[in-house]
Amino acid sequence: MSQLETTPARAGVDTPVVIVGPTASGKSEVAMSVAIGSGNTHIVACDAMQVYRRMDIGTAKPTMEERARVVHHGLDLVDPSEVFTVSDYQANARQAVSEIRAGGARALVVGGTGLYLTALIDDLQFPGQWPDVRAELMREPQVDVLYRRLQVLDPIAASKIEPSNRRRIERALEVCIGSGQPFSATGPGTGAYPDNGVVQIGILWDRQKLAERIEQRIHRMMDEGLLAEARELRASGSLSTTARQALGYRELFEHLDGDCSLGDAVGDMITHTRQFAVRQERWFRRDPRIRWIHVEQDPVSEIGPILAEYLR
RNA sequence: GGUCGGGUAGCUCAGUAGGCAGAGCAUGCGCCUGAAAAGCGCAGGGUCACCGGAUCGACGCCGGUCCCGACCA
Repeated sequence: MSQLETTPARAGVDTPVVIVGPTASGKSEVAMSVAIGSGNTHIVACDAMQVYRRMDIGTAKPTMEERARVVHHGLDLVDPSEVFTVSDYQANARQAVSEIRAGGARALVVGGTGLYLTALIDDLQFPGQWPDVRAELMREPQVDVLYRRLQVLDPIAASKIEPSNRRRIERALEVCIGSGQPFSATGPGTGAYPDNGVVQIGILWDRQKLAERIEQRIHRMMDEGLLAEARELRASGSLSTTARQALGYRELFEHLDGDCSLGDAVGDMITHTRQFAVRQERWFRRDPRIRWIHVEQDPVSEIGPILAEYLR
């Protein structure tokens, strides 16, 4: 706790309300029912993959019928071939929230992508991009060379990054070299959890039950035509790095390339999705501001009323 | 029935002139500032099929039993 004055926690009409949870936890379902009940609530999707058009079944995107009943933001923002980053999401989602507010409605954020949510509700500032610098860094074959360089340019950042994590080392170096400022000077990072007045409700399932829901959902997606959707996507041209690695699609691409059987691809989808769900839980459970609700059976009836309270 | 392989971590498999049993995947936990459905780290986990023998000492060598696979009849 800081000794400085802090904004008291409040669920004011001008702040969004957030529902978070792992994939297949029932977030969207709960949000839909609460938004309908409120009559004056827009949904803001916080999902790194639902921003891509034509990736509908595999990202469990709300249907057109649902979108006709409740206004949704954050969906179908770009083509799967386009590069889209956290920073783009931040700008887009903040714009959406302020427009919702200006129109006198409430914003209900459905959060599945932790970093994107942090970018939306906690003033994360992104220092910029230097593609030339990055390209040059990527040419260096040895990670430890890069790491040693970071230790010199920004010892603080280096101390927080594992020497083998090439992705993060490259980005930190890109910023140091490109901006002339240490990367670590950018801000407190993702673990600050300031009191921002945003109400966050988390859906908590028993692991085993969530695993069953994931498996059922994947089979449902396959029944709904995920394979055909993946095939069309694959035929439509090049995909951005992000879109290409979307769960469900990436395993089916492997099968379509002839690298594995359909059964194996579906099995991998289930395992990978389960692992992703656990990673989401691990990200969210660090945030002490989230109020977790343990769900046993039906998320809509078990969490809906609690969430609705905050949107009155 | 016979011959030859094989039985080692939850799974797929390494391994040792006899000297404290390994990897990948899975699982658990942690990290995370412009790819985040990404990326990275740490950890737990074994009657080495079973029974007997020789040996200071056996997962390994010898004898037998049981299972799996291939081939031969």
